[in-house]
Amino acid sequence: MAAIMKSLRKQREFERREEDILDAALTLFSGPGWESVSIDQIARMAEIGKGTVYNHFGSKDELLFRLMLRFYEGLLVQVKQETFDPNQVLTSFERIFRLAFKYHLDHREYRYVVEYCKRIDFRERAEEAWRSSFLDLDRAFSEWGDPMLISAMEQGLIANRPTGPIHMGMHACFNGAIEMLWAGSDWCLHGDETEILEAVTAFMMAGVIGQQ
Amino acid sequence: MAAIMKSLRKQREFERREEDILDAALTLFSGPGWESVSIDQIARMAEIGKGTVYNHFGSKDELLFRLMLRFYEGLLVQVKQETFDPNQVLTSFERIFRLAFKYHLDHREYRYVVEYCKRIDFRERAEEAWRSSFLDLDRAFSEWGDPMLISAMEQGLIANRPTGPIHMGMHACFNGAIEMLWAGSDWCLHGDETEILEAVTAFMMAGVIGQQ
DNA sequence: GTCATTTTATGACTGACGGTCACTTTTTTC
DNA sequence: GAAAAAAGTGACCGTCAGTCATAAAATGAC
Repeated sequence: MAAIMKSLRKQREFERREEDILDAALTLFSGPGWESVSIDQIARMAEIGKGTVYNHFGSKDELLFRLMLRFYEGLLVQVKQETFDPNQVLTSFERIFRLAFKYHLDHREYRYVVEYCKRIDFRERAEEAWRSSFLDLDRAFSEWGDPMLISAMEQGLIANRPTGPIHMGMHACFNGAIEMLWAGSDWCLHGDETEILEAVTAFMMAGVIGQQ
Repeated sequence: MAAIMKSLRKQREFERREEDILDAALTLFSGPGWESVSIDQIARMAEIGKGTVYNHFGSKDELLFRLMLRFYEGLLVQVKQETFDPNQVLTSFERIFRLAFKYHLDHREYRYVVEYCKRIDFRERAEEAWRSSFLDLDRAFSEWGDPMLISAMEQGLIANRPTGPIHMGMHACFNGAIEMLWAGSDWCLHGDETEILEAVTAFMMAGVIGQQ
């Protein structure tokens, strides 16, 4: 009994330390020169030894992946809190898009990390377990969003078709927009944050509604 | 006179060597483990010394940037060859989208390089000169595409609005789609290459047409 | 043809990083 | 309180981007 209680306390402490490492890492990864942040630096900021970091995370990649998961789990929590009004489907869609954009802009500190984990080569060398963690999250988003799309189709508000293609279109458009919003506007002729946001929201709404 | 001729020959040779380096680099960068390809390896494949690479390119980043430019210049050449039929505006749009997608899929060897140069941190540390090279290219694409959009609006085929927002929407959607197509499908619930391509093309067409 | 000058090529060297591992310290167990 | 287990640690290794002193080649004046 005592053994179990102590074991649980230890476990909590262990997890708490893990959060400390993640917090320290995010702080360092959010700034300029993030790519040259070393595990040594993270360890020093978390006030532990370098080796200890590797007791919690198998590699720098795993640490980054865990941060990305934390980011998307937070997004899922937020969108799930949003109420969906079946009598105002299109307005609800737009509100949710804007909420998701806002979440990304409010958590810009994750931008390097999230982008890192989207890299082709990162995905290719990622462990199977990470892949399925991420697929689970993707599935959770789908399961939450699909009923809304179907409801909109039943009401004739958007073109009738399988949800799959709509997802792909939204996914592409949304991720591309985040890339633009996070990158800043030095590299393209497009407008400022607000203009991009309005333009892409309108484009996405038209894409979701589809052609009659 | 002789001096000038020799100087030109030297210059051609110098540029030729530059192409050799770029070709060797692309060959190595297109494969798995591209991120751990060293300048040493590139130099060996080009059969020159490591220092020589740095006589042509100021940094590894510059080499990668030059490859990315080559990729997008190639795309511009291809789309400009495509004829635009003012009586078949929407069909022309779709044909051009598909052409651009095909170009990306036909040149997958550039995928790591192009993605690398889109990274937020790469853009942040990039030299001003690179930035403007890229802006020039972006401008060339706009100047080529805008008349088509305007023609479509005059014919009432797409919703009337400034071209800016349309660009942003297309840009976001297209880049997001390329990310999906290049990444492979292990990391998302979406379909195979063809399904993604069809879905995104339809989504983009609806987005460009807009809501009446 | 030859020698001085400029241009180009080179690879040993440097500093820094991710990851390992033999060892120390702390905690648990009996 | 001693043995066993768990957690913490930082010196060390191999590797890489980029530098720089030096070598080689090309050029041009005479």
